[in-house]
Amino acid sequence: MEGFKFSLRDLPQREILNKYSKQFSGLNINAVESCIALLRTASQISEVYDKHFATYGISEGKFTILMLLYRQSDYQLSPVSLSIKAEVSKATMTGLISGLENQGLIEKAPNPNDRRGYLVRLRPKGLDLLERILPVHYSMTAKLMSSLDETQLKELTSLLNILTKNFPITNELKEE
Amino acid sequence: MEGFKFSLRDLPQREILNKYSKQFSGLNINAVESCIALLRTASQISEVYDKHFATYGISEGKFTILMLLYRQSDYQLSPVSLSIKAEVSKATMTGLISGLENQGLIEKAPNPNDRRGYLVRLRPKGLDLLERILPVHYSMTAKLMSSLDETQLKELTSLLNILTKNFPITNELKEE
DNA sequence: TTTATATAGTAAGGGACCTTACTTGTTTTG
DNA sequence: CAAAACAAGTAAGGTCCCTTACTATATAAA
Repeated sequence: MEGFKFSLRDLPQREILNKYSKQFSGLNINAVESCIALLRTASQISEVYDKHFATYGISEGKFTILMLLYRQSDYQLSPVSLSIKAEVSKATMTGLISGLENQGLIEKAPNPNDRRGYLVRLRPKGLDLLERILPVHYSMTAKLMSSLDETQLKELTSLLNILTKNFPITNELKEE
Repeated sequence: MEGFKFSLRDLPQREILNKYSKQFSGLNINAVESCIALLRTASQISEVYDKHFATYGISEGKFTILMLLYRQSDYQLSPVSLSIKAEVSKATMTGLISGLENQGLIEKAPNPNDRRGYLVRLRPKGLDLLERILPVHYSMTAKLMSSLDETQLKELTSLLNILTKNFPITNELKEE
């Protein structure tokens, strides 16, 4: 799931880091500063998004589910596919689906291929909601990133992708 | 649950964005891609950190509190200062302090200047814990960021700081 | 100095996501 | 084709952080 919940904190500044770098031999000041900046920036973006979604009565998690359904040509997916794509547990999906169903945004349809499960289907009300949210969401994103020009945005994306590709956890999972 | 994270990463996000960009006029593809990469990267880092803290029986929030106390020359701060610096609500601080106290990592000392409140003080056990966590924490950070060289790290930090400086909400809050 | 207002901290309850331990079907395999 | 292994979904309970509404103390203003 693109949403996550660390909150913005008063993280150490360069002065303090200099002090600590003498004490902790493994400390790379530039690495720590990048990391702090990354977490802080993401947290701020996430907060802006959350507040926007909240005005429509949904969470970032629910938005993700609606988007995943929206991308399907038939607007439907199984709970387990949703949970994998959204990167939440199956149990969390149960809760999200239940909430979205109560709000009338999705419905459960029988799964013809597997009687254990069902398919989650976007309802017209859900589609409408999404198509009201998206224009604002995208223009908010453009505005949030507007202090970087196109070259800088590409540079940022590239640096982040290099990082992500190298994360240990990610690579462990790939082996499965 | 840590299932396959392929959907967001490996499948042609760009293709979908191209489609949407025709539908939503305010959509800037590079901005959205940067934003997604940012949120995903931060989320992965946060997950690695959380798991490390969990092995010591504390959360990211508790770690932050311990760090804030660690930075004080007398190892103590009031709950309300902590909540401001950690950017959590006062009520959340109550819970964090209560947990840390039960774990014997901090203690409550009377506040000589204000009989409404008290001071939170790092106990030796808390100090020890922190000094066991920090070397690993810093070397983990170095490793997470090791796919970027020093120049790239500085570039990343710089781009992120440009972004943050320009965030609307952040600036509103700063005025308070 | 009394009254109004602001601040420190807590309690209660909520939302989002997690893990563990099921139940119920489906697939594999011996 | 039965038995074992596996997969889909749910329930229960936990964690972390939130908001709202309160108590108690401190400070400013009339």
